[in-house]
Amino acid sequence: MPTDVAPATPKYYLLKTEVLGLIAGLQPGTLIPTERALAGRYATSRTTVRQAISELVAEGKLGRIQGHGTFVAPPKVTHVRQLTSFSDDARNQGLRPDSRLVSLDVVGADDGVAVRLGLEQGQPVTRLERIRLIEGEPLAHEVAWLPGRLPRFKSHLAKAGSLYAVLADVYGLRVAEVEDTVETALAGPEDVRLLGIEMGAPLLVVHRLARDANGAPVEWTRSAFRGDRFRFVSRVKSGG
Amino acid sequence: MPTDVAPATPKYYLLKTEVLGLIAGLQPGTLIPTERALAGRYATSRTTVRQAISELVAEGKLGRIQGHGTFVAPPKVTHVRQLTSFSDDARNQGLRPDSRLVSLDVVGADDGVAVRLGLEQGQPVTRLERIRLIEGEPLAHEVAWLPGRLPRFKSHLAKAGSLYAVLADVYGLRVAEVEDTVETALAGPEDVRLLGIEMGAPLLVVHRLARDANGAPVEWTRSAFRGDRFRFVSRVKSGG
DNA sequence: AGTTCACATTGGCATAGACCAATTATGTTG
DNA sequence: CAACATAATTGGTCTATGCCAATGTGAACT
Repeated sequence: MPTDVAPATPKYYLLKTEVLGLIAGLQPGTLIPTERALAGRYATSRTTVRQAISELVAEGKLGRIQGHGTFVAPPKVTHVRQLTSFSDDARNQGLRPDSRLVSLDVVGADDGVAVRLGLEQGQPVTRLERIRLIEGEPLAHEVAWLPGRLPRFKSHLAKAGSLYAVLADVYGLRVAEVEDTVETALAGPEDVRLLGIEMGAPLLVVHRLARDANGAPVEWTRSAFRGDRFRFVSRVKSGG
Repeated sequence: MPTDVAPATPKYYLLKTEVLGLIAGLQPGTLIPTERALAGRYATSRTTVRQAISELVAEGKLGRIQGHGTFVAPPKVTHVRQLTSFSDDARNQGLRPDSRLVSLDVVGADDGVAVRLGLEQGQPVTRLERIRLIEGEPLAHEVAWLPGRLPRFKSHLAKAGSLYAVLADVYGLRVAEVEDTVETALAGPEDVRLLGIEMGAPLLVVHRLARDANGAPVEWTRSAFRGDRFRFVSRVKSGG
């Protein structure tokens, strides 16, 4: 009797492969059969069909809308993130970036923010919360904390659009060095609301600490990118 | 009647919060109640309990072993990734890296590999497949393609351990520039087998193209890191 | 023609239960 | 006491089913 056989592949995974075959070559937006239809065709339960489709949605290969149907998703957006800003990065790729201001306040730094920005807890920081869009589609939820108060910040930002441009041109703050931390997370209710994604969808959460030429913190940001639509690129050259 | 009420939070998400409360402050490795016990305690079905726990596992907060139980997971490992190799990166943080050779062959370049390395399809490339471990724990599955044949490569690699060290010291290939692409993916059967993770677990998939000082490709690598145990850091300074 | 409203369709959430697979505990046997 | 067979425990997969929520359709009514 065989003892070292590979563990049986789950049925939902086989079904996943089937569906991948179904959608190969189809145009983004094309509707695929309904869950109930697939369950019938492949002689399985809707639960199993949903598990297969849920993973394909998480991988960015399918999308779905309640009451409407499940469809082939558009390809991922690649995003270069170096010393530049979101808007500059996007424009460099010929994409139309946009930004929706959610809130802008001066608040007291909490523990985590104070540590990153080298402040005492409670000192004033500017908190900027935005939704980032590419080609009109919400792609990331971003909260940035900047040390101190920035006079007339809101109007400057509205005019320039790019945070880094405003910091450099208006306030003389130039980013010379950044440290990005990338990890995975799963979408909770707030992410669902702000980004229009599914509960439990995978996110790429990026924390960025930007410093000026003297090493002084300029910006501490948490960005939650849709993992199904986004790809992060970083280029590094050796000093020379 | 209210029309703009927030959509009801799913029960499994509430349960997730409950379980997070349960494990707050517990030591890694501590067993939590069984799925059947939780279903009873919170008056819900095992299906719902499993959905909640599955997300906590995906987030790296819990782990589970069939036949044993579900337990509090150890914290994520932060991994700095610069121009250096996996082993150097890890050692710089005081972590004990290790590497398990899966296979090493000279093969004909397929389409994707040929494009990245600037070769014709079918030209010989060295294919190196390894499992990367930190503190004895499998953390990543890595496949590297290097242009051409590398004489006595296997023994050199076994001696030095670090790929980049061998390339530099033995073959005079020095990496001067890398481009990393990071995206999310879900674990399939092979990832499950090689990394000992769950089906559908989130992965951080990194593609790296490394070039020498002349811009010639030196290495094309696909690495699949466990998203539940791993955090990726990249530092960038402006050319000074 | 335009509006409204009921209904069908489709995905979202949850239940209850069954069986399998891996592990651990238990008890029996040599 | 050790080794082995057996049973109980626990997570892994799957089925069948019900109801809810969002969307789309079409008939009925102005």
